[in-house]
Formats: sequence, structure tokens, C-alpha cells
Amino acid sequence: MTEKTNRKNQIIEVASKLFFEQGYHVTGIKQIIEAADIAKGTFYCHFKSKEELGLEWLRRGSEKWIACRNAYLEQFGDEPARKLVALFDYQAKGAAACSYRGCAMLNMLAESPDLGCPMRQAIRGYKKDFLAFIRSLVDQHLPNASDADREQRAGAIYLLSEGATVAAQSFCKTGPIEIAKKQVEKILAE
Amino acid sequence: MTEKTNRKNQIIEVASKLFFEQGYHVTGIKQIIEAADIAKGTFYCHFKSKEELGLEWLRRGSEKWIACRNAYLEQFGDEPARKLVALFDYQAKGAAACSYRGCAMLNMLAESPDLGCPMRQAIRGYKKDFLAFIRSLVDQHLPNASDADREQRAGAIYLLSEGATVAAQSFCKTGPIEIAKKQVEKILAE
Amino acid sequence: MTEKTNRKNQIIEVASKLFFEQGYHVTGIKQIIEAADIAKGTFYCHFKSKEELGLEWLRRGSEKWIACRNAYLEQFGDEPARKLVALFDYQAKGAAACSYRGCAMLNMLAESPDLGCPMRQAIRGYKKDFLAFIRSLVDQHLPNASDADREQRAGAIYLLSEGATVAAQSFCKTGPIEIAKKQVEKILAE
Amino acid sequence: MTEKTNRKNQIIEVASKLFFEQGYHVTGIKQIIEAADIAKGTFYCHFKSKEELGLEWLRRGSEKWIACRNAYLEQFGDEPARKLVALFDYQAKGAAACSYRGCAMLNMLAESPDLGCPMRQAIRGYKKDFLAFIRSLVDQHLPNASDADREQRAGAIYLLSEGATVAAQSFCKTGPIEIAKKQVEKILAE
DNA sequence: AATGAATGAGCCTTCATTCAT
DNA sequence: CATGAATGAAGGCTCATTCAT
Repeated sequence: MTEKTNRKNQIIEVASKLFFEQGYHVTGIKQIIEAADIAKGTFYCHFKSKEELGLEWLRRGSEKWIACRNAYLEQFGDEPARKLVALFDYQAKGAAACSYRGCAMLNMLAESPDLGCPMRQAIRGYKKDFLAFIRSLVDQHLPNASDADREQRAGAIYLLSEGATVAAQSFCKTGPIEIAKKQVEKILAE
Repeated sequence: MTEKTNRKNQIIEVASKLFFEQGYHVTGIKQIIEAADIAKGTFYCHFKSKEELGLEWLRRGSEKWIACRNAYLEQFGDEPARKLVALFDYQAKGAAACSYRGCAMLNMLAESPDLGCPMRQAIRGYKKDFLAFIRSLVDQHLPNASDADREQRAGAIYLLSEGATVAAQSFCKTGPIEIAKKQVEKILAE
Repeated sequence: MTEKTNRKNQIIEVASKLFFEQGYHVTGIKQIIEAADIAKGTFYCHFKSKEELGLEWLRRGSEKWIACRNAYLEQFGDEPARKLVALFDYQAKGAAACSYRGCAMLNMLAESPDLGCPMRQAIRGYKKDFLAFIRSLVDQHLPNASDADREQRAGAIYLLSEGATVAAQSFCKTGPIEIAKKQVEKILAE
Repeated sequence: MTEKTNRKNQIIEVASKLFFEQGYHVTGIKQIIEAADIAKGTFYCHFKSKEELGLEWLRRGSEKWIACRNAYLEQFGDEPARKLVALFDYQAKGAAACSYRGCAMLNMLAESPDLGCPMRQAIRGYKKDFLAFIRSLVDQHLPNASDADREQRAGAIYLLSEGATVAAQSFCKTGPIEIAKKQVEKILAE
């Protein structure tokens, strides 16, 4: 809340926008500091490298995304099935923009081939959490189903979500998300 | 077939490997020419720009992928359902490598935010064709189903394939492809 | 007249246009061969280097300019004074174009600082001849004037011509040529 | 005055020398930074492009030339005619060097064919000012002459100056400047 | 904290020329 | 004669990072 955090936050916010809209490697430090209206050195007062900023982008971005998603899903109280379906409505809202850029994590995944690097660990962690979140809702919805059944359903819903994201990004349409949503309804109704 | 084409092919092959393994923007002309063991100028005798080479990579890569996939599916003769399922076996084969890099098109998608650029057009075209390919198999499998039904099933299978690709890439496991495969079997059995 | 000479002539003509309109150093071999629609190697069958072509441009260009100028002045028969004045009318005709590029020799002079190089020798030779041409007309017009007087008048006319050329090029107007012409009339009338 | 400005000044001075002596296009950034003994990146800390440096060269060069000329002419107090004649003495001083390169503006003019580019605007502005300077001296010298008469005389003197510059550059002699000077004396005496 | 000058390896691309066909 | 692939130095410029102030 102080000036201190504000400055760092401002850099992260500005950079997050650029990284997401343009890509990580294609976005240079110069562009970031100009957009944030700070000096070169100031940037390195707050981040020891571009990668550190990139990690912060991924971390905060996922936190924000999760928080907003959860806030959106709250309206569905304790109805896990409706929540799972609503997940795709939430996705569709974000994808409505004419130049939808998909999922920051998946985009960064394409740009960071090194398996062990911090970026990849962050991506894996985030995606693992997302799958676990879906799984927990499936578990709530079908408490009596077998473990394997629930894993299959949760996995399928997760894949449909990922597929819908990249398809919406590819075609710049929300159609794929509709398809995914309908399929999820079927999966939960079976 | 002559020496002439060989040199250009060699550049494309070397570059395709690097683009796919490392990413497009992170791969420099210098690295490409060193890997291909040619002079800087030689590169520009064959390609008018890096982008042209990138487009050639996408074009040839998709051609090759489609050809190999079709060759693999031939063994299933005129059984469209088995072909659709086998699609995921084929995918799993490619994903077995310890550092699976997913789909070149989707990776490039993440790196090219400009909607109208040639890269994006190539990606859209390729993905549209892939969806159409799945759709034609679904049509063959369920000739009596309604158009909307077939669209939904084909769409879902397509999304599962995309999702499985990025998930396998994220986690470096073929597990997601197995999940997708099982789900496709259900979709076709309904 | 044969095919042989035609090809070489074509290169010279195309290059002359480009050198004059754009400048010598800024015009690349690639642009020349593309404009002439020939292969890289073909160029070097006819010229051993870019410089040789440049020299040929200057040589032929001055020959052509002199020939056209003389043809234009012929109408003034044996009236040297009118010829000297008409020289500026001729100059004005060339300078009427909206993006007048002045004198190829003077432009090349600006681009070739090396005093002893062939280009500079060509320029010096051409300018010496031009001054001598003016001098001969002055001599015809004022056969009884002293040598020093005629040298002064011829020199001044020459300088006015050079000045008018670069001024017309600077301002993209023919006004300076009119000024020069009037001054020459005064110089000859004294 | 501080260290900061010194570095930038140093680059400008080094580059000005090279641009003037060799030509603009033929002088590379590499040569400039080597002569200035700085790193590539340092250059671009101070100038956003080669063109910006080129413009600075023209701007400072003309400022310096004008200042030195005015300082030289001061000795002639309020005698405009003597000042006009002395202009050519001043010119001759500069042209005495064995490899006289003439006027930076006219040389740059030869290298920049694009009418609207900043370089051309700078050149036009400078030349317009020079003509206006001559005109003001002519006006002082002949306050009772008609406007047209003064315009003609000033114009002729200007053209003689330009002509003398390029002729001295062409022949590497100051002779043409002497001729111009004598002619100017006549023009003012009439 | 904040600054911005300095670095030099690297970016993609063009240069004039050669040479085997 | 004509071709166009091959060369590698050079073109102008950007990169992420450091450091003295």
C-alpha cells in the first residue's frame, strides 16, 4: 500500500499486460520501463532479472485469475456441478475480446522449453492446482463414484478446458468454449 | 531432388528442429546457420527473411504430420471410430519423448499475437483442417446423427486432442492423452 | 546494336537512372540487377565491379548531356552570346521536374572524397571541359577582349551555372536558373 | 559542460569529421564508435538513430560555420559591401586545405534525394538563411535600389558563392573563389 | 530508491564479389 | 554469356544487465 509497493506493483502490472499481449521474449525491458515510466536502473532495484519479473507475472496472474474465478463461482453456492459448468462461462467472458490471447501459462509454456526452469515449475504447479480444483468439484458432485471414474471425468473436463482455451485463441471465437461446456454437462449427467 | 534443393531442405530441417525445440523468437539466424554450417549470406539466398523460413517450417511440418498421421491411420481401413481413437495413440507416440514440446502450431500461436499475420493465418488454416478431418470421420461413423450432434461430438474430440497436447506438454506425461482417448471412446459409443 | 551491346546498355541505362535518382552508394547491385531483370552473375560478366559501372554512368551521362546540349544550341547558329544565355534555358528545362537531382557529376563528387580515384578524375575532366566550352563561346563573343577579361567572364558564367544547378536542386525551383541567366546577360553585355 | 555532455559532444565531433570527410552513407556506426572509442550500445544511448546524429551534424555544423563567418566579418564593421566581398575570403580560407570537401550541406543534398526528409529540410533552411544573409547585406549597401534589382544582385552573389564552393571542391583549387570574388566586386560596383 | 550512461554480444538483413555450372 | 548459390564482413540497431552517482 505504501509508495514502495506501488512502484513495484506498477511495474508488474504494466509488464504483465505486455507479456500477455505480446509474448515474453518479444517484450523487452526497454518497453516495460517506458510503459511504466521509470528508469532502467529502477527496474533492477526491484527485480534482479527479467526472469524474476516473468515469474512474478505468472504467480500474480494465476492468483488473480483463481481469485476472480472463485468469486464468480460463489454465486453457485454448494452446487459443484453448476460450478463446473460455470467455469466455462467464466472462460467465455475472458475470451470475448477480439484478440483473445488464451492462457498466460500455456503461452509461456510454448516459450520455455527447459523442463527444469522456474517458469516451467510454476506452470506445472498452476496446472496441477487447476486439475485438482476440478477434481475436488467432481468429487463433491459424485461422492459415490469410483476413484478411477472421478479421475477420468475430472481429467476430461480439464482437457476440455485447456482445449477450449487454445481453440478460442486460435480461431478468435468463443464457439469452442460452448462446445466444451455442453460436453461437460454430458460428462456430469452420465 | 538435386543438390540445389538439398541445401534449402537442410536449412529448413535444421531450423525446424530448433524452432520446435526452443521456440521461434529465441532461435536466432546465427544459430541456424551454424547448425546448418552455412554462411550468413547463404541463408538469405534461400529465404528472404526469418519469417519466410518460419512459415515454411509450419507448412512443411503440418504436411509431414498429416502425412504420417494418415499413414498410421491407414491400418484401420474404413473404420472411422477406430481411426478417431487411434489418433490419440498416434499422439501418444509423439509425446513419449522426455521433453515433449507439444504442437508446433500452438507454440507458434503463443508467440505471434498479431491476428492478421501470415503465421496466424497458417495456424488457423491448419487447425481448421484438423477439425474438419475429425468431423469427416465422425460423419462417417454416425451418418444418421443430426448435424448439431455430429458437430458437438467432433468439436469435443478436437478439444480433447488440443487439451491432451498441451497437458502432455505441461506435465511431460502421456497420461492426459490416455484420458482423452478414453473420453473419445465414450463420445463415439453414446 | 547487337544483343550483346543491348544487354550491357540496358544495365547502364537502368543503373544510371538509379544512381542519379538515389545516389551511388545507396544504390545496391541487387536493386540494379532486379531493375534490369538479369542475374547477379550476368552483371559481373559485363562489369568487373560496381565502380566500373559507376564510371560508365558518368562517362555516358556526360556524353549524352553534351550531345543534347549541343543539339539544343545548334538553333542559335554562330551567335555565341545567345548560346551562352540559352545554356541556362537548357538547364531550366532539365530542372523543371518536381524532384530535380541536379548534376550527376556534382552529386558523385559529394560521394567520392578520394582525390585520386577514377571517379574524381572523371568529374574533374568533365567540369574542365564544361568550363572550356564556355570559355570558347566567350572567346568567340569577345575576340578582342583581354585574356584575363575573358577568363574572368567565362569563369563567372561557369560558376553561375554550377551555383544555379545546386540551388535549383536545393530549393526544387528553377528561380535560381533565371537569376543566373539574367546575370550572364549582364556579363556578356558589359 | 559536464561529463555527460562531453561524451555526446565527442561523438558528434568525431562523426562530423567522418561524415564531412567521407560522406554520410559511406560512414558506418562502427567506424564512428571506434573513432570515439565507445561501445555500440553507448552510441544509441545518446542518439536514437544514425539519422538523428546526421541531423545534429548538419545543425551544429551550420551554427558553427555561421558563427565563425560572422566573427570574421565583424572586422568590417558596418561596411556591407566589404563584408560581401570578404565572404569569399572567408570561403577561400576554408578551401585552402589540399582535399577540400566543399559544403557539408551540399554534399548531404547529393546523398538525400527524398524531398521531404528532415535532412533536406535542414539543408533548405540553411541555404535559405544564407541567401537571406546576403540579401540583407545587399539591402544595406544599396538601400535605394529597386527590390527586383537587389534580389537579382543578392541572388547572383549567392549563386557565385555556391558555384565557387563546388568548383573549388571539384578542382581542389581556390581559383574559382577568386573569380567569384572579383565578379561580386563588379556586381556591387555597378 | 532511483537514475541513466555504459557495455558488448547479439538481433535480422544487405553488401559487393566470386565461382562452379 | 548467363546463371544464381555461396561468401563473410558489414549494415543499423536492440538486448539484458551493471554500475557509479
